[in-house]
Amino acid sequence: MGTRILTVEDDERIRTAVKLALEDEGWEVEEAETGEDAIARFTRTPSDVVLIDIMLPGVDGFEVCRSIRRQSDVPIVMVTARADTHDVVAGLEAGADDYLTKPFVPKELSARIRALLRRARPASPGNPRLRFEELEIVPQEGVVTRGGDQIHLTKTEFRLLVELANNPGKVFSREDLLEKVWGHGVFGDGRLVDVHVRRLRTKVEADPANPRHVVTVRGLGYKLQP
Amino acid sequence: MGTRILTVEDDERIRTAVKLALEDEGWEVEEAETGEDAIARFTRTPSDVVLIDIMLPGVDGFEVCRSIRRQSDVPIVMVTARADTHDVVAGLEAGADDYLTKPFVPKELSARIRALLRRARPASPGNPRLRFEELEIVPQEGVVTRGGDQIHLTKTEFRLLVELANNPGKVFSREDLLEKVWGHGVFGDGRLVDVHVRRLRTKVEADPANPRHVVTVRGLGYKLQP
DNA sequence: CAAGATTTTCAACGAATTCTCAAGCGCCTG
DNA sequence: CAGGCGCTTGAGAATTCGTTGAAAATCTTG
Repeated sequence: MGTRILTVEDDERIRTAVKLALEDEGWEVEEAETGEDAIARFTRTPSDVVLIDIMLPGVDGFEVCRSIRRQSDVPIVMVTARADTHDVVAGLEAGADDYLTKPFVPKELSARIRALLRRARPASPGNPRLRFEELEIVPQEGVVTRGGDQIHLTKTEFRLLVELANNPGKVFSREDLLEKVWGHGVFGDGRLVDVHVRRLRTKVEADPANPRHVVTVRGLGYKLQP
Repeated sequence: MGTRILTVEDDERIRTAVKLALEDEGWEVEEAETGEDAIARFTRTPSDVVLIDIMLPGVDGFEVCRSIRRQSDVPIVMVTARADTHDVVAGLEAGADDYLTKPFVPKELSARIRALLRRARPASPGNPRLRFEELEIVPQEGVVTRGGDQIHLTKTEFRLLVELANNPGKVFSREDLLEKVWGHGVFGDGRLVDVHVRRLRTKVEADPANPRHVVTVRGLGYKLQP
């Protein structure tokens, strides 16, 4: 359910610094080193915000921006060392929503991203309803229904389900889930995830002993059957 | 009908320079010299974009921003001579969408405004009359009726209800509500929202202990049942 | 300025939820 | 086919979360 941010930056030091700052805000960060990589990643699984450095090897930031803008309304922030006004204008004309010049303070980056999210969220086209046969999930409303009847999930159960549902079929290890659902900084107690998966099943599955949606992949983790 | 921009700036030279630059883009410009003036003008006839200088005599730019944001979703750009990151963050937290530091090039200002307009939410058409069973809300008139009888809500209670009613079914976290209803700059955040939700319930619900409209989603926040 | 209305803070209670622990069960492997 | 490893299950303890009443602080109004 978290906010996902894609950062495109070839300088590794800056990349990790930015990543840490953004994760501090509770956002998930995905990294790309080249323009091609960024476009590919975004096409595969769109993020909620994109952060683009202009100077990249190969396809440059402007092109990445245009390419992503062509397929989505996602908020885009451009970053560069060049403080040239011409660049700023070019970036915004390419479809970016904001433009930052290095060096910048992480706090400001976070604040600007938050401002963009505040505006983008409600405008987000159609709430992505997730359906799996008789199961329906409406993340925005915190609602899950089975065969039309609403079922009550606790916060953790809900987050767990949404996380799995965001990538149907993908197997999540316990570590993955701990990280995504509980956030970083949880020392892994072995059976924590298991217990919650179980409680999720008793609510979501018709026959919890023979789950049809939340299935376990022995030795690897859990996944949601598409 | 063109795009109208309200600029708030006490330095006359800058004001006219900005005005010329914006009119060059084909936008209509309305000027205000003080914060009070700006708020009054905006309240009378809302513009499509607001440009606010932070350092103003009397009510400062942050306050103007919060005040306008409280009554509208209009795109807001803050401008200042101070390049202090702290200010930028404060501005964005106050509800601004972008932040420029002087000196800036008119071209950049125009480009940023254009970017904001591109994303601006289409104004809600006409009267979105809000009805929820026996509850009726008329935002423009500040009136709420239950079963035909008008009920009295305080300002805060009313804003809270309208905010929830604008997205029926959507869950609002306490942070969401604090931001939207109170505007930023709220420090002590204890159970503030809870208390107001409670008072709202005692007035709006037949049985406040078993609310049918303003329901709480444990662990997530509150929502208005559609 | 004072009374009244409204907003905000505070603390305590009860209930819902999360987490831990330990035993049980079944599948895979040797 | 026996043992181990990994997953499931149940129940109890600890924690978090929301509700509530009342009082303090602030704002409005006459």
